[in-house]
Amino acid sequence: MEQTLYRRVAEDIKAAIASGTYEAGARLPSESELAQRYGASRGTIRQAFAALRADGVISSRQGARRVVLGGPRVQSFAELLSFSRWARAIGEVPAGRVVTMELRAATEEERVHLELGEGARVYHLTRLRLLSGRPVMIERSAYREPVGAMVAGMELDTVSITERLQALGVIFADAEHLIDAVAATTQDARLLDIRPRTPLLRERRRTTDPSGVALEWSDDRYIGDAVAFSVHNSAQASALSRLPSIPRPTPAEA
Amino acid sequence: MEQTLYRRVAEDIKAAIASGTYEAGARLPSESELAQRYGASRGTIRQAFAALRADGVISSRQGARRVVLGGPRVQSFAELLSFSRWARAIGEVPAGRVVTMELRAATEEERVHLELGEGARVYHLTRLRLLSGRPVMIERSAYREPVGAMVAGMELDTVSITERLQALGVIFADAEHLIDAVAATTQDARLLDIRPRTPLLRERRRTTDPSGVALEWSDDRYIGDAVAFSVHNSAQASALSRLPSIPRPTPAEA
DNA sequence: CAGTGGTCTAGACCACTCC
DNA sequence: GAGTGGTCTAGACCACTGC
Repeated sequence: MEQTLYRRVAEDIKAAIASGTYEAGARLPSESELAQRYGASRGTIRQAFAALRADGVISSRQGARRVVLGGPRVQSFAELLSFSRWARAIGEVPAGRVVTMELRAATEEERVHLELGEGARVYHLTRLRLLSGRPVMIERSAYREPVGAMVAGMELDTVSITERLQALGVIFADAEHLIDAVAATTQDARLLDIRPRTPLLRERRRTTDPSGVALEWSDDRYIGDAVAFSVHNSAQASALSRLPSIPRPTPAEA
Repeated sequence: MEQTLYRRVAEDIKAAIASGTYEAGARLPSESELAQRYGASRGTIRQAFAALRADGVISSRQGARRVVLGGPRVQSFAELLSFSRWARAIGEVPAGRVVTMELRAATEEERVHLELGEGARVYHLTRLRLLSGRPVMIERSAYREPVGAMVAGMELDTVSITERLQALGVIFADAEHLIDAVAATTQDARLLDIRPRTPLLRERRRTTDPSGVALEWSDDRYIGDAVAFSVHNSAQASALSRLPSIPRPTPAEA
């Protein structure tokens, strides 16, 4: 067994959906049938289905067979965090051009989101990201010191930071994304080669390690008509919220 | 037992987090301790934790106690779908002003997302939504015929459609959200009382019933600096994707 | 090394769907 | 009414964390 049984079952079902064996709307095999087929208990099969449910691939209701949902193919967590990995996955060539890289005092905003004390320092990187030569995004990332030091040593024009960090043993476990729309500033416009005040899709992201420590706080701005985000949710799993901007501080940030 | 045991456990933990008993970063009780406290088996407690994990409230790793994550308070699925419910939850007064309501042939886009055949008709509603008197969003929703007929009979200026539909027995089970940034059209600008080309946060949403049938396809545009979306994801549950716009059709839509 | 979560089993009863 | 998923139990072994 290369990994766990329930993961293998989940992968098999995902693959069968991807290959067209089960189309959107199709009914999947029952728990008992799969349990028999894999020589597994019902609980293990249920665990596989739960994983697919959490990723928004299938729906589930008492008494009826599970059903394949429509919607975009799922993206792995790793693929979502790494611009480079994502670009390659959609058949484009990723690139990065460093604008600034510095070790400096954290701003108020950075201290809040990275949970740092007064006077803490962060590594801050501004990078222009390109898809097959076309500028599509500006990335402004602040890294907590130990991680930032690793980043500072990399060849940032060619390298995927996330992939390199993972190779160095840094584990990204959870991410919180704040998505809104802003007008391009003059710097944004100059770097992206667009007119000022053009709509940008902004994704601010806090990435944490397995113990909940924030490692990275990033402000990524995409050209509005280049990229969209897709989110799936349901009554069972709804990790999506709508917030008033200039929000009242949340308990966690207060 | 008002509902299920694992839900009660999950609610208790959520409440304890909300009340400040456990702050962000705090370690939660072990499975065995909770199992004893509730007179439940370990499996039931694990189910409760799994629900919190799916909502992005806690993190989990082998060998260590579960940890409370930071980030915005979770929003229930119902609260997320209903503008009115959401507005009341953040202490504002929701309102709606109908711009148009018609039964007409579905557009190409609507046929694709509602999975309708050639020549199908939809109920289409355009509504301006206000938060305590301030216009913040334009909603353009298409409903599949049986549901649309119910909507057509409502007093749309005062009523929350989602709440009324749920009272009538319509069940929204899953939703797929496509989020991007667009410039305000002249109609957008006129209705929202802003300048044309102002950045808007656009949420296109397909909502399905428990069997996977699409009931509603909506294009909601928020004033950029009024609203943001928050999404949590992780290696375990990642129902979030980044898509190139003008996307290649997905298998489900092809 | 003790504690803890991750995986898995084998069975039970119930609520619901579908024909 | 047969089939199916939802809930729950009791126990087992293992991998990992943290002291």
